[in-house]
Amino acid sequence: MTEAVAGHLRQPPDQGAALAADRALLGRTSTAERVADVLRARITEGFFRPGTRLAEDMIGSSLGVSRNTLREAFRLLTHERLLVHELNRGVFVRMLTVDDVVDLYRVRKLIECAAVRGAGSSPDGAQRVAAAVAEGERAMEDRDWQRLGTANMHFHQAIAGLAGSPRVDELMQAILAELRLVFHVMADPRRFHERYLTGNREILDRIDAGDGPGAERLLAGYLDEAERQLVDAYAQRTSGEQAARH
Amino acid sequence: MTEAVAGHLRQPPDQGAALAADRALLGRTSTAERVADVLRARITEGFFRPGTRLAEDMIGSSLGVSRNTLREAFRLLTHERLLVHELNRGVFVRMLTVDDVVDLYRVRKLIECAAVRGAGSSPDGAQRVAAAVAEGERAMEDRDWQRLGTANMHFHQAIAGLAGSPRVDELMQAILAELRLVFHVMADPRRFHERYLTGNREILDRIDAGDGPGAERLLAGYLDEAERQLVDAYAQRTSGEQAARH
DNA sequence: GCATATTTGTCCGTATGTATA
DNA sequence: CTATACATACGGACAAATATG
Repeated sequence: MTEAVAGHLRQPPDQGAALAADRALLGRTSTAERVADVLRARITEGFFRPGTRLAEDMIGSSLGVSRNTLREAFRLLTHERLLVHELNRGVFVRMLTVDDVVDLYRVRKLIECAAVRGAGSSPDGAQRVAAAVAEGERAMEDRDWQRLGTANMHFHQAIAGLAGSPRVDELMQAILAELRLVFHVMADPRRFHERYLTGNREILDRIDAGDGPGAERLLAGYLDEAERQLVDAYAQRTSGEQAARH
Repeated sequence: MTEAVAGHLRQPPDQGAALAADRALLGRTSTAERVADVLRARITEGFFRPGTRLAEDMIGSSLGVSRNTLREAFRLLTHERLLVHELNRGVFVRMLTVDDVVDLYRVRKLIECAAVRGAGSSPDGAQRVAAAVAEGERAMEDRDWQRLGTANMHFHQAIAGLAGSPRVDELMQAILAELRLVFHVMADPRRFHERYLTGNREILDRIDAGDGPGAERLLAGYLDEAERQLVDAYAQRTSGEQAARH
């Protein structure tokens, strides 16, 4: 566990190849941000599961950073809603309720539908959507289910990008990060994402045809379906855990 | 405070002494949080104007807190997007660009229009909108322009509340907080808010009549108008300041 | 219920690197 | 080039709350 957490961080230089591009855009990163990056990756990949307590001492000594720096990283992730802070008890990986899932999809429908409806004015944005669809189809051929899920995320990020608003992009990123906390409760992530691959292609075709309202109708339907599917699986999964907590 | 607003491009007389008076108010919550409260109030009321650098020694010695604690407060306000951190230069009161204003209104139109379109199902939400309209009309009668501005904020917060989503509420709150940084550059805030008072009433009437699309059309029109007005005034005001910065 | 150790909350001083005058 | 001011990060001290036996 200690090594798994420590992993990167100690020597950013040699792993910098993949991260260098991101870093160039964001400018230099502080230690707290790098710590947050490591923890965020561990959380989104499911290594730290929802409900897990992140003790200052353990994480701090594993990563070799001081408490102050670590707490700053905690604050960043708390602001992203990936962690929750309980007074004098520490920070925990966020556990979403069913209400959270419903609200997340409510916001997604609001944002994504509005973005796709007003599309057509931006060939640049449509191209990013097409790239995400192609990425998903390649992942499908390679039977790489994790990449399939990532591609699906990119698709919806690209859909939101059609709004042409930095703040909407940022919001969408936060929404998807939160949803990743839920995706881990799905028994079979492959089937979940697989089902929407053809749907994404259909939506893209409508966008390319300049049929914004048509694309919106399809998207709304798929989002409703995904929400239902997710709420079902999630309610089942958590009913047992919640009973075991008291 | 009033002197600082009335004061022109010169440094206000004694910001340190003014802050020292706030020291008595520092009561029982966390020191960093209390410092953040004081600074937040000073920023939103326009005492610290956008672009002002918050010098560490001045603020720290005025409030009697250590640099480390002050930094903690700065972090809190940076997370709220009221301050910006410039690398190794310090913290500044956020200065929005014209692009920011445009993007803020882009998001507002997306959110508020979608929320008002799907209204009608919530008599509870409509009631909050009505309360905000009434609040504005009372402020108008009392010729209390500050309260008029606040009521206008509440109106749009209530409009967003029609979506029935906690995350949309929070987003709207952040959007309006950012916009407050812009409102201070308006030469005549009274006239700016006054113009939309009757508009708010019109929108409310449409909502009560169950005419979501009609309310949306009105709202979109008013938001476009406000954006244009604000961008004009803002571009004028900042062109001079930006020239004076170098 | 009580006394314990552990963990977190808060705040400080300092050392080092960096940007600006 | 030097001096100043600041950001960053660290380690530690002490209080307060929680968990444990």
